[in-house]
Amino acid sequence: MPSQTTENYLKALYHLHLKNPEISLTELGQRLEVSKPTVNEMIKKMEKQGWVTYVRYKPITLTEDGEREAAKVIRKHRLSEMFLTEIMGFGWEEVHQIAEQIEHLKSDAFFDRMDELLDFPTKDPHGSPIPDREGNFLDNNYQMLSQMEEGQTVVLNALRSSGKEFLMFLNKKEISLGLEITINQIEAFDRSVTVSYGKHKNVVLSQAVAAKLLVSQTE
Amino acid sequence: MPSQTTENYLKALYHLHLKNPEISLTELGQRLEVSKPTVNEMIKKMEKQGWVTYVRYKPITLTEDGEREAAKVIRKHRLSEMFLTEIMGFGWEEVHQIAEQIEHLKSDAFFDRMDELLDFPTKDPHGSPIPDREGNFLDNNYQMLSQMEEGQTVVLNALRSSGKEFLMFLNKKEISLGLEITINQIEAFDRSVTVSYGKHKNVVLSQAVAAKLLVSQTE
DNA sequence: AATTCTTGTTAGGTGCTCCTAACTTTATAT
DNA sequence: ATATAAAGTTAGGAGCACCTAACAAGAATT
Repeated sequence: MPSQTTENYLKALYHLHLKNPEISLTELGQRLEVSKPTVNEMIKKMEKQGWVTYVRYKPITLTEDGEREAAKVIRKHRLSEMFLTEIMGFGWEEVHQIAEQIEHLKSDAFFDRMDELLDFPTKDPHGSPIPDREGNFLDNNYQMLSQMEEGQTVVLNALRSSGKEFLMFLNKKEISLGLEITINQIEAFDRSVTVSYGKHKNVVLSQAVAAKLLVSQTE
Repeated sequence: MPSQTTENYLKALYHLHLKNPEISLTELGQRLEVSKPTVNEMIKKMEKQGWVTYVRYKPITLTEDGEREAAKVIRKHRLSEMFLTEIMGFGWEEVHQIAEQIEHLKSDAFFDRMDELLDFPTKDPHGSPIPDREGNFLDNNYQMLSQMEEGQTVVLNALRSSGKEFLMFLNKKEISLGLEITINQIEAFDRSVTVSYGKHKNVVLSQAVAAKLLVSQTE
């Protein structure tokens, strides 16, 4: 489990790598407001821990693990900001500083509960995407089936989970990528979704399942 | 501002001192699960910082400052627990561990907002008192006027604030300690309270004022 | 190509919170 | 009163995240 400091480095690295995947020590040091020797030392540690690749005098790159972990921190940050504004009624100006602290709390349950109370947002109010709990940024065009509206017809594009049981479940239901799905009804109470597809009519999918099906609307 | 570790020491000291105001290093070490030399060193620092009084080989005592600071941490812990159960829907078993982390967040606004959303609780669900934001434990028999019910008659016992303006305000309203107050009505919307006392009838007190008046019920 | 500027590195140090091993002081028990 | 047990102390060390000063490597400039 990354330390609080490591999480901050990962977050900074993530933001910098969006502009340029090759990150310099100096750049990173400026963003984090620490000296170059400090960054240097820290990056060597993070390299040992597998978050970044680093060779002396060469730019830093995030590993896949590092990228995923960074996304998780960003997820926690954005969820926290949403929670502070939507549920606790703070103004957007005030929340950043508090979210910087909350994002480091060690409790998946806590962030899952936030996610749920916020109704699984995929974007924060600035329009920035919120990664899922595995640290994947959803493709901007994909939305969760559970977030769609009654009457819409959508195409299944991707899955948000790839567990064996989940795949077998989809198999049994004859749900596969590319499938056209029509949303008949969304139950407000438990957010289960009733859908029709192929020769199946009015199949009920739980919220848990619907949230793992990434779809896009057909025009 | 005390460090996270110092806050934990203060909290442990507070709980231990309730049984016995003279606390031994060994006891404290056991509670915090750290070695005796560690406690020893840490307590010396805390003594320099004014949280405890300590003389070699003698038991540790909390200073007034230390006690107040400890109460503040306990307040944050209990508010967090309440928030996690009441607002976020966690079960009582799960919340302790998360609250242990939340209690260290540096943001008064955050805890004030929790307090507000929870409607200014004075006790947690176990019946343990929640100190106020200045770190005062309310006397168990005293309750805030704002927490009473319509129709009750109460006696004003103490004030939760002693600001000049507040005292002048009470003066103007002819409210003083020992006064008998009858609660006529509590407005659900803004929690203002309409009361009668002495020759004053149906005086409206804002929630902010009512929360600062500590009363006990007359039998 | 040589100089200069920028970037990265080493060396040596600090404060915080923790440790074990060995010792001393104080309290308890015979 | 002395021996033993319990509590407290000192010395020396470790890892984390930070620092400054001084030096080396690589890039940019003329």
